[in-house]
Amino acid sequence: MSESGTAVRNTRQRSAVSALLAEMEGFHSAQDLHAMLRQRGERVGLTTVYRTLQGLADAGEIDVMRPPGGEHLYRRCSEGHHHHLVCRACGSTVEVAGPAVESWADRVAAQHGYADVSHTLEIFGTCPACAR
Amino acid sequence: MSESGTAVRNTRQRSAVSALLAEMEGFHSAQDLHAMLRQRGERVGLTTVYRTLQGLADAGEIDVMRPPGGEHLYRRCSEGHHHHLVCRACGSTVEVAGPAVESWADRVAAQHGYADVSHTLEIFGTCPACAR
DNA sequence: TGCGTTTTTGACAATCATTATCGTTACGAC
DNA sequence: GTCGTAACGATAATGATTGTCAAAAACGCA
Repeated sequence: MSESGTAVRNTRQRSAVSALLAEMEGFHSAQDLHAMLRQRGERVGLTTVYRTLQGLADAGEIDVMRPPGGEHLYRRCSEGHHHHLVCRACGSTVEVAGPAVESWADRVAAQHGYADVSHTLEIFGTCPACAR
Repeated sequence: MSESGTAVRNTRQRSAVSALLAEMEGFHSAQDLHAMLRQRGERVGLTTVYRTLQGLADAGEIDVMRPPGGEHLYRRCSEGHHHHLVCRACGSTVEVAGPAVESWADRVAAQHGYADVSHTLEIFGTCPACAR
């Protein structure tokens, strides 16, 4: 334990996962990403994909969503904190920023004496294309 | 489609689950609830507990939370829409209402043309007792 | 540049909550 | 009381995620 600087090594597999995420647009499950990597000819183990995604998520470089359905979805996100508006039908997502919500959440937590606050927010709906 | 009235039958098991939820305070997993029912001497199958909880959740009578950890937690909630402030350490929860958030979410969704909007919001933090 | 140390990898098995199956049971109406 | 139908429940199946541990690769340093 204790931080000993950057103990992260640069491996081909990690680069492959990062590169793939950099190109993908929407959310994808770990297993999806693994399948895509294999299609590309990149030899990466499923375990490694999970580990890498977790690492990236911990580092804040990607975002994790847990839709009702049980599968974790990962996505490379723009910097900073934001949330997602997700279409129930087609799964397309829109990034939305809500500064007011951020401060509201912090304020509410502080009122109750909670520290080290974070939050998750997802908005679900039917997008215009699917509503027709 | 179309509503065909209440096709729900009144069974002893359903009552047992409802009654248990009415007494419990915090969040509990389906398996927890099942174990408690058995302790009480109520003979209810695990499958039925899951089914009943899903039904209640669909009807909006209870709330479902999906904490990072993979287990669904169910709780009887006050009427209306609200969110939860959850302690990472001890799991204690506080119900919080955020009318501003509700309208913000609806507004954002409407701006993007999304219909039939719902959302989920959880705030995580460390409660005063656990922060020490 | 070569070597040793340490992280990382990856195949496989284990875990575990949830869901499907399907014969049986019991509710509710007549 | 009887019938039709929905609910029940034991068990098996599913499937994503995590643990394990020996082998391979990367990084730092001489």
